Amino acid sequence: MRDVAQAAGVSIGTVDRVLHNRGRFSAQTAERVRASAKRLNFLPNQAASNLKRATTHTFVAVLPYPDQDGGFWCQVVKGVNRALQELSHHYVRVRFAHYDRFDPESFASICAELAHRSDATTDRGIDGRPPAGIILAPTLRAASQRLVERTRPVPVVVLDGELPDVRLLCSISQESLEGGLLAAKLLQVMSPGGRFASIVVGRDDYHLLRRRAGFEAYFDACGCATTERIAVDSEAELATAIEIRHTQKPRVSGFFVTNSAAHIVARASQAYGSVPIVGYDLIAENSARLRSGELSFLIHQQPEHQGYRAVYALYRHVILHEEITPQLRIPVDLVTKETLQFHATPFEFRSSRCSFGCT
Amino acid sequence: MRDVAQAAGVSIGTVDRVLHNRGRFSAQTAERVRASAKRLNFLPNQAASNLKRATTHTFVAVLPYPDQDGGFWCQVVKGVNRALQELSHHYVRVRFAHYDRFDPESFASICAELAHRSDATTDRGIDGRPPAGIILAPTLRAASQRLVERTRPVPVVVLDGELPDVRLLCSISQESLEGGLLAAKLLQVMSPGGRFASIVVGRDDYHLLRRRAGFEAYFDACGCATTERIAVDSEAELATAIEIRHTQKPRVSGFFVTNSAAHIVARASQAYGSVPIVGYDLIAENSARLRSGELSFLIHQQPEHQGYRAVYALYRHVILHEEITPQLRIPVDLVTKETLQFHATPFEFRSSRCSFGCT
DNA sequence: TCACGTTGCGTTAACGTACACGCAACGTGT
DNA sequence: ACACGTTGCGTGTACGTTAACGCAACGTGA
Repeated sequence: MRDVAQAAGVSIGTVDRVLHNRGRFSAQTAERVRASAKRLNFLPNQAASNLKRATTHTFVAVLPYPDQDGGFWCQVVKGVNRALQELSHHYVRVRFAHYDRFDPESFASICAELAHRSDATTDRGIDGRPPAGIILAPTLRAASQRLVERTRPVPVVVLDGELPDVRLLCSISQESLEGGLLAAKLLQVMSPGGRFASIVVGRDDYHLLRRRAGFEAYFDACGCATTERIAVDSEAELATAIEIRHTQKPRVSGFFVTNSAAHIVARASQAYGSVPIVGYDLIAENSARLRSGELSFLIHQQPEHQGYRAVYALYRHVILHEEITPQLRIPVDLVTKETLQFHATPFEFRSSRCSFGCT
Repeated sequence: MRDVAQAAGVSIGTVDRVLHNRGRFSAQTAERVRASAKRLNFLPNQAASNLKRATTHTFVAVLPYPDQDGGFWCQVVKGVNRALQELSHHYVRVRFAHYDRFDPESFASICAELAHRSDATTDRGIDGRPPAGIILAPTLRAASQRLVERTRPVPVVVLDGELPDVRLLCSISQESLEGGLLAAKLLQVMSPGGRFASIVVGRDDYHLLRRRAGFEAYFDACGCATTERIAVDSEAELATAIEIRHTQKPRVSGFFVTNSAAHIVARASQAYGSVPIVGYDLIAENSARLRSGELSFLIHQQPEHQGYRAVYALYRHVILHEEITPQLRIPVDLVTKETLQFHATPFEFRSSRCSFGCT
């Protein structure tokens, strides 16, 4: 900064004001300063910057309860915490705001609080400030979208899902199409030809629909099998749906479960003999069914890594002012019975649920 | 530090000397200081620490020429550079020392220079210092091992390989067994039963042998097929080997290529009709054969990510003094013809080869 | 006894940035 | 003409470390 100041013929205080747009400088000095900064290739020293500023930025992680989806979110939380530990000296904090993914109300109340905080007109001291960034699992799509809109311009990182209609800082997830294509190929290879079904237990969302789309695109391209979609809400419903597919002609050749419910499908399908099943997520129940051979392949979304990267994306944007790649592709990590041993997954649920403000 | 000093009844200078073991303090003050530091849960502020110290640490990356192995190492270099960019204010530099992986001499000369630098008796100014850390691709195993021993105690991170007999800071690679097991399962599923061969073109090393071992372990466990090992040095040799496997009875049911030579195997096998081939590494030639359908699956080792993580591992150890997990598992990223589109792999070779000291 | 090295500690100046403060110079309204 | 606000800029302190320096007190050998 001293060099820039010298080159522009001003003091370092002026340089600071110009580069931070804090007013109290003339247009032509600003230009001179910016020109010398660019010419000297000036990059602020983040160490010094952090050291002096020492204001802690608080991010909010809006996620389902850690024990939902078989502990999937617990792994995300672990990744977040690992990132926080690494950033312990960089003035970053995260508040977890967990909601019940089957209770829109619980999500709404978090949204209300966040939107309220982001409302600039109500300024009420140190804890009423809007968060510096949001990590969001958009399981409830419409509400998530509204949240992003209402808290603007707070940067939002979306985890394990997509929100194509709003401006996000970054969305971190696997390519849904990729997963669907891979699942299709695996099933086709395991029992060539015939008839496959993609299943969702619960509600389809954008992400899951794209997985189905990838799945179907594969068979559309090769023309070697037919597919159909199954969507059920309850296990009873699922049982009937599975039974039909096993007893009709031609019999079903395999299932692709687009969410983490593969273990439920495996259980429902058990009685009718073995057909290949490909599913998502290395949650405890799925691991068990994989080990027993009832599931053939699981696509691991590396939730721990996702949480980790989410914190870093916000950190880099908010504190380091770096450019963020708007899409972060998580590699498809394919797991089989045999390779399960290389995935250390000690699930540590916290049975005590906590709401906004817990650490 | 001020608090620790106050608690121990000394000045911050003394605290600094004790915590850095720089002498000039008595045993009992040391104990008092350490006790208060622990009690107050003192963690040095790395931002301030870096800011003040401002001594640049230089790591050396000992890798094959970027264009070898079909550009595999070029991707590693890219990851290293990405990490460096992120760490631009953290006083980290990397010098690339590329060797010819088919010329032990070129590796030896790098080793000689590194060992010489590490020799504490010869002190010759700022450029004669030993490197602060080494990133090493151990394609030449025995020589690599000697290098690690001779440069001790310089921390070494090993990339895409293992060196089980020496002390490393960290080894970053995929689980070789995992890859072999997965490849076996995929082949078995694609053409059940029969006879499979694992192939290496070039020399087997520890890593490749373990991939073969994983491959064979799968079939040993299920008893559903036989395997054999093929090791060839030239393409001519490979052609003969492939021809034999296609004409003998029972005919070969599939190939597992344990290194990036899958495209060569595909070419040699082309004339005899299609059998499934599973290989490693998303290099340009392999991508082309995958696209054309001659290769079924490729296991992507994410070399860019490996390079990136290697720099960070050294940074965390050398500058931040953090504990490093000695093994970093790179997820198996499985690629098919259909999912190739999601892997952006613009290969940018630098045709001009550079030796020690190039950036 | 004096010179001199060693031990144990306190003091202090940076490192590069952020931000409060101060101070002219220049309107603007009465 | 005077008070007062605004604009444009320089100055200086502090952030938490590091590391050089200084200075007593205490040996130690001649």
